[in-house]
Amino acid sequence: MREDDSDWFARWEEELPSPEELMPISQSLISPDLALAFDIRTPNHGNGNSNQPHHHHHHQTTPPTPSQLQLPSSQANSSAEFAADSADLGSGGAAGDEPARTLKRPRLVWTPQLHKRFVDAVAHLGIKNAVPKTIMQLMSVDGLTRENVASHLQKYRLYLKRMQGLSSGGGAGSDPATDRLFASSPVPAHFLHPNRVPSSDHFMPSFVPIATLQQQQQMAAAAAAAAAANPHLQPPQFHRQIAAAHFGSPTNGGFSSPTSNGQFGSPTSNGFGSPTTNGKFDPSFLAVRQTQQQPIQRMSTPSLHSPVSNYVEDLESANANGGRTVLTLFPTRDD
DNA sequence: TTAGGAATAT
DNA sequence: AATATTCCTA
Repeated sequence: MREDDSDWFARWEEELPSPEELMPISQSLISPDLALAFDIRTPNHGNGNSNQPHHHHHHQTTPPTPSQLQLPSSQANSSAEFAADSADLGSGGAAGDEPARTLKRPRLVWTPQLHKRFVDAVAHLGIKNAVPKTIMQLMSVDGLTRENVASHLQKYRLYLKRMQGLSSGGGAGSDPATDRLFASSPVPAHFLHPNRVPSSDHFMPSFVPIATLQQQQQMAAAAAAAAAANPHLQPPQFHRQIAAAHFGSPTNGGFSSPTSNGQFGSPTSNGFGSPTTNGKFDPSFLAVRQTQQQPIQRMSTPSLHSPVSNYVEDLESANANGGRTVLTLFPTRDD
């Protein structure tokens, strides 16, 4: 019953998106905006990458999606819109070359998987330390911002509150589709009891004494704690795109790649929410990599090099022992 | 100055 | 409804 802790990691891994789920959007990785921004030919370039393996769901309504996937209105025309903007903003020179600044990232969609990670993070951090930043760090999802988490956290708290109220009253709790997401992940018992510390935390003392430590170190600590907890719980088998990653990567290899991550997206409904409806984005395949470094400024000026080369860089298998498995995906752009 | 959190806005 | 953004506070 309480094995949820020991199994945590294992389960977590299980939850990780399968390669198939990650592949489908290879080209879409480059948002129109980015494409434009970097002056690279639109991804829809003859690449018949119809990599939508298992969709086995009655949702074949999906239109032929001619070239690129349908982006949210805001994004869809963003190309054009953006062009206009760029021209406006100025730079007076190369038309459509400096738009990076007006780029907005797509709305994050909290898929059950993502939410799971969120809950896990919160659960293992403890209510006290479960603040947006730390949660975000623990989740280590590439592209996830503190704001994303903060927003979600706010809502989650509301949900918890409501749960508590209902728990004693009785009732019905299933009407609102609202709760569907939250319901997808079991709410750790102690979430409802803001008083006592989860007994399951026995092995995690002051888990992540987060302070002035670097994020990486925090995570390392977290990982260490987890590892210490179940030393034997080594990654079973990587039947997924899971790679043992270096957690204690000292100085980050230093990735100069811009944190451009407008690559959410893909009308693939994970059997969840209204997918293609709004053309939202589905980060179910968010790249999970080491915590992004802060120092990395938003790309102010695309250094035009390998703008959007590939984000797949993390498949570094470190030792299978002290390392934590971090997955990463993002198909390499088969250019 | 950075964050967290509630209040708003989209 | 679900996220994002703003605003205020610590």
